[in-house]
Amino acid sequence: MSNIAADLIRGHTETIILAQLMAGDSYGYRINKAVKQMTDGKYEFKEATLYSAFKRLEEERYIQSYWGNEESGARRRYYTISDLGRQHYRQLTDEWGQVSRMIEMLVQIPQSEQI
Amino acid sequence: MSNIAADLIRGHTETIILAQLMAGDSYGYRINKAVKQMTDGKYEFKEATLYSAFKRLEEERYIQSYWGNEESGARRRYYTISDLGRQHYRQLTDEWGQVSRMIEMLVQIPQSEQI
DNA sequence: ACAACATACATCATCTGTCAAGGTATATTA
DNA sequence: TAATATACCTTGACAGATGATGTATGTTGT
Repeated sequence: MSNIAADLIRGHTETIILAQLMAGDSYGYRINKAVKQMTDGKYEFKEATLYSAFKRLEEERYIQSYWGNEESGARRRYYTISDLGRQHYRQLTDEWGQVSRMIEMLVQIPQSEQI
Repeated sequence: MSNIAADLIRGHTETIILAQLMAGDSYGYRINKAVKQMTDGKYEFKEATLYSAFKRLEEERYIQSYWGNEESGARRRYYTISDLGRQHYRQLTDEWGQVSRMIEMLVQIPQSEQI
């Protein structure tokens, strides 16, 4: 993965993160491991991608963050999805439903009608 | 379309163009009208996107271009897909098959396993 | 004891594809 | 003769992805 198909996932980053948060609060490292596990190791976010997505999502009020109170180990920044975020997530998935059908058509070879 | 779902199509531009050329030589304006027609008017490329994609594809030897010999009307630059281009098209669609299944999983809300 | 690795976060500079805005030119229709 | 359709092209700006780099703690293997 990584290099060649990377562009295909572009545009889904925020949806994937929001989907994870729809199931409950989580934090960066954990979300990324979940993604990796769900794809049988085939995909995970680059760290810079992940953290800059968090920043955008928080700026747009789709998520809020807070520090966890771990007694041991590295500190964790947890994220919660907001109502606006849930709304946004539904809009994104709806839209993806429509667009994916469109793409499915367009990437097929059309009926040849020579010039 | 245009603004909000535009990011989702990013990464498919070249595949869509190659798909059109798999059916026979064509030119920019015609390809774009075909895309518009296939999507019931919901989508078409911005011109700058289209022509910069042609440029990239030609630089990478996936397509070749030649001027048509129209006796009337505006001139047309036709494109032919190369063997390398056909190969590339198949790779892109294969990859898309895999990645789309992956995305389908990832954008769903996972089994909640609270922390 | 010490290295390697896993956990966990963050920022900056750069790259790439998209797109708004501008341009050129011909032909047809109102 | 103005508007619209056909047809192509370039430039600059922008946004998301990413390589590189940095910080800090905890665990495991030798």
